[in-house]
Amino acid sequence: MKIGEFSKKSGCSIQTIRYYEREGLLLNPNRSEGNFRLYDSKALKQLEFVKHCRSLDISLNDIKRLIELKNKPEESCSSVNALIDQQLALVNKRMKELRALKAELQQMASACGSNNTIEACGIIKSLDS
Amino acid sequence: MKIGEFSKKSGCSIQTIRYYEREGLLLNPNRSEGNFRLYDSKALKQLEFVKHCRSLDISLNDIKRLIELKNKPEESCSSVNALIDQQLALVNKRMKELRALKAELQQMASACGSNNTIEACGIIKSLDS
DNA sequence: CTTGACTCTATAGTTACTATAGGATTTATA
DNA sequence: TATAAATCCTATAGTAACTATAGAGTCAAG
Repeated sequence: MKIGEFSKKSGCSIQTIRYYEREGLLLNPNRSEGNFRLYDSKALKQLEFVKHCRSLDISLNDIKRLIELKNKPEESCSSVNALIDQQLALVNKRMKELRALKAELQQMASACGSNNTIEACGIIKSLDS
Repeated sequence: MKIGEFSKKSGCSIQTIRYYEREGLLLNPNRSEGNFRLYDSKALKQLEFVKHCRSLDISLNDIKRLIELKNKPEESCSSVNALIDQQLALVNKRMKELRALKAELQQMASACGSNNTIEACGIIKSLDS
């Protein structure tokens, strides 16, 4: 299939597919006579792997490492494990930050008093302190 | 004070300060004879306002809007309110995403089985599906 | 044989910074 | 006073993970 169909089947935009290829996340596909990219179901699986990783917020660089690891099936999976743990730590850190952030935003929202002038608005006051 | 001291007092890097100036988040400071930027305590307050907003993950564009609103003290603060609500919605959305993400990562981590080969690793398997 | 849909590469834009190069200026030391 | 070190200046490029555009080539249908 050509890139248009590949894009629809995978749910990735054409530009993103070409971008992933440039970044080495997808193998260079065969080309037609007219230099069009040609994909098969194996390529689709590759891309779906990448998409799944991205949906977990794993960076392109780490996905590249995972792909390399996948190609060494007999090695120990400890680095895979470490990568996931690290990703989990990142998520936990971000969640903690967001909780604090949410609390402050909520407090600000309630401090507004509503229907104030900007001068009297509790939000602006709290941002100014 | 010159930009070096201003940077230390505010906790913003020199480059970031110049960047904020270019983006219109800080007023253009007076200059010395030798063209060095000169700041006063008012400028410091401005920068602290920006920093506070940034710590709440408010975008530079929205901060610009807030600054404009601050300069119209007699207007209604409803847009300020809306902006904060919107920010809160963003945070909530992201938290929800992260919760789902965390759950999947945790499941993956436990699926590894540890000390496996990559071939047998539950993580890679789950990423492949 | 031409129109329209699709594809190609290369390049620039996005956000919020950070880092660098190559100068100019000021301050401290010899 | 000369010079070295510290600080400052502008302009430009790099970061992550895409998205968007320009300008050209390819292909199937009418």
